[in-house]
Amino acid sequence: MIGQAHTRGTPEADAQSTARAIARPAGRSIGIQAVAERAGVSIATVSRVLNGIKSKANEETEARVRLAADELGYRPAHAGRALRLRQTKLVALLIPDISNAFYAAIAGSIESSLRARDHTMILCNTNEDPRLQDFYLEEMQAYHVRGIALLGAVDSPGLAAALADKLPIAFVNRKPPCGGGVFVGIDNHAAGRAVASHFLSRGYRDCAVIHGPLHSSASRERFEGFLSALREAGAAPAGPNIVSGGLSLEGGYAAARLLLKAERHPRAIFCANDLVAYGLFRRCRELGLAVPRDIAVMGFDDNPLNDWVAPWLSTVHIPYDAFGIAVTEALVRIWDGAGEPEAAEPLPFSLRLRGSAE
Amino acid sequence: MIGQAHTRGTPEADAQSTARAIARPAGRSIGIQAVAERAGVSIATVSRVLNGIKSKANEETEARVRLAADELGYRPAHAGRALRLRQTKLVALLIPDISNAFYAAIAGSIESSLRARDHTMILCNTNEDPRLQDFYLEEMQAYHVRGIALLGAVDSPGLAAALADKLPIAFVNRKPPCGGGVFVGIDNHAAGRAVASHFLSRGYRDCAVIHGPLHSSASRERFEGFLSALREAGAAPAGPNIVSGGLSLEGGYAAARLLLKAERHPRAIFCANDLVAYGLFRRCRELGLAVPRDIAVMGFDDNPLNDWVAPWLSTVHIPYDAFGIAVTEALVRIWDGAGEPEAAEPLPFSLRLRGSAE
DNA sequence: CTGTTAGCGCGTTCAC
DNA sequence: GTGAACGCGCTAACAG
Repeated sequence: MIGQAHTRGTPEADAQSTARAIARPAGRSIGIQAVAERAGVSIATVSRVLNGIKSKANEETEARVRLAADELGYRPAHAGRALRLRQTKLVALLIPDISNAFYAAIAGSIESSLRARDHTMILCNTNEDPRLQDFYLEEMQAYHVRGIALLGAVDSPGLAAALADKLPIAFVNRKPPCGGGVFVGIDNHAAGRAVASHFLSRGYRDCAVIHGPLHSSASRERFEGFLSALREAGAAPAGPNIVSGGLSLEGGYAAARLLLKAERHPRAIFCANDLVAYGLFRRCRELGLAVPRDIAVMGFDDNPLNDWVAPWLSTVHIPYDAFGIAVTEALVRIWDGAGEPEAAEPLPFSLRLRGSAE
Repeated sequence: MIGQAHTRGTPEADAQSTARAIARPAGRSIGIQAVAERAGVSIATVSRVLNGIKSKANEETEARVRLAADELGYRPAHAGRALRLRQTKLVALLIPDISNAFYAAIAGSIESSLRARDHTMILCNTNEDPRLQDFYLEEMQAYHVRGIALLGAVDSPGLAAALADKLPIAFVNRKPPCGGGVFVGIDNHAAGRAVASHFLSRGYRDCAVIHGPLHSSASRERFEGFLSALREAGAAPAGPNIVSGGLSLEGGYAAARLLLKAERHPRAIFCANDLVAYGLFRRCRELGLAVPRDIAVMGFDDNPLNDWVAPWLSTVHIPYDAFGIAVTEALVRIWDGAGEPEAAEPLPFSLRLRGSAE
């Protein structure tokens, strides 16, 4: 039989598919062999046809193969191909926190655009932890993933190593702390400047900012852009009007406690993201400050729920759908491309002004 | 965790191996062979040790193997094992829409609890599309995933087939439309009843409901539970007070347009989920109705943002973290277990009452 | 243009 | 207790 045997395999004999030795977890799946038999060709031909190797395959043969594969509902076992090619159609998305609507929206966008190109996404929550990020970076290699989308990268030894190994990595929203790599995202510096311009155009010269973690290029650049534009207009915020609030609801709330005093408060506040703005808003409610009447607030990311639950929040709108496409294209460029892929155009952003409520 | 070793080139006679034929995509990875050589044993021994096959392996040998693997930063190529075992450590999560905070939170929970058990999650957006669901069901088999968590299952031919094939599937939040299977979620019927009881206890007898799609067991059961409790109290809603609103913001808004008329409106409304409640709320704002003063609103799911942006919304709180653990345990039970795993305890829910604002 | 063949890296019977 | 050899399903050389 087949299971163990030094029996010089006579191909014809086992062609009849004697019982397989290994117990199958669930229902026998049809392999390339079955298709070959049904089409009356060799497995090599099946492989070629199905992989679109155009050696001017006989049309009639090709049709027979496709038909057989179709009738059998054949699906190549990825494990075989992965072993042979050291490559899968898997793309890993490393993400800080899937519960964050901003990240979730990007994840969804990436997933669907990957799917359109016949790839499958593995989702890994890094929690912004360098050790976890490194773990996944290695683990994903062990899975022979074809590429990695790194959302919210943090600095880590493994990241530097991966970069040096020239792994196909697309850095999403946040540039690699150690430099290099392919970046997909908006021009955060310009976005920061745009917010400043908007505030100034409204006549708000007493501005404040609750910035995110400055090790994040996204947070840092929008912060710097905002400050530089304000400075150029001679409206640089006073020291106490610059506070750090992380990227969380709680951080925004805590920052607001520092920023908003009973007697005096800034006229306009730029928040690191929408969550921070929500936190700030809660404090405003507690103090009886109306937004945007008493205080103008600008968030970042434009949470899809804003129109419904935060009609008071102006924010920087991010083209979520564009992220997926851009990430996929960046990876494709790395796969196809020679050596160093040139940086792609940054994604567009826009200011979404709201103020209908309160 | 295994220490990283960027140690390239172990000088040991690599010359033994004739030049490899296939070009490696990126940096040669150390295989089981390398570990075996370094430990001075055969690959079989390495495999046994690392897989914990207790054939009373010589402790000293075992230690040598572990050390070698560690020093080399060895990571088994999953492809090899997948091919041999027809099994990976991948678990697929099929999810209707990752952008939905409710689903996203559950996804995060599942990912981390899977990770704790050394498994990796593949995320697939089904978009509630039966065809897409079937596609993924098959595709995931082609990847030899070890299990599938099916969130928001819809009826489809492939699902029935998968169930018949006894694939390891855990149905999350929504029971399989065709029956059978292992379910992880709360007791939606009881939750619906609890909402009704709450309304009644507040003295609201003029109630309405905006229910979700009734083909979903979750939506249907909470709807039925709500109605039955109301009926028993002799407070069954009038026909016009029962409307369908899907599970979306827009659906909630549209339903609210039907439900809320200038002259007259119900005193309390039970919404299919929080999104629907947000949609309803927008309409309330437009009509100048205060929540909960003029109208009591009960959502479902308890979106994590509620405390911050919807302090007016009472809702049914779901134990997100518990989902991941329960799903993982359900799968483990299927993997380990014999035949039919008995149904697990439903997850707990609770009413979260809010009404601080407006 | 198609068939034959040799592994990809691993887990696993069999001899020893 | 350990090693040698086979094959999982597939792709890519190489014959024919």
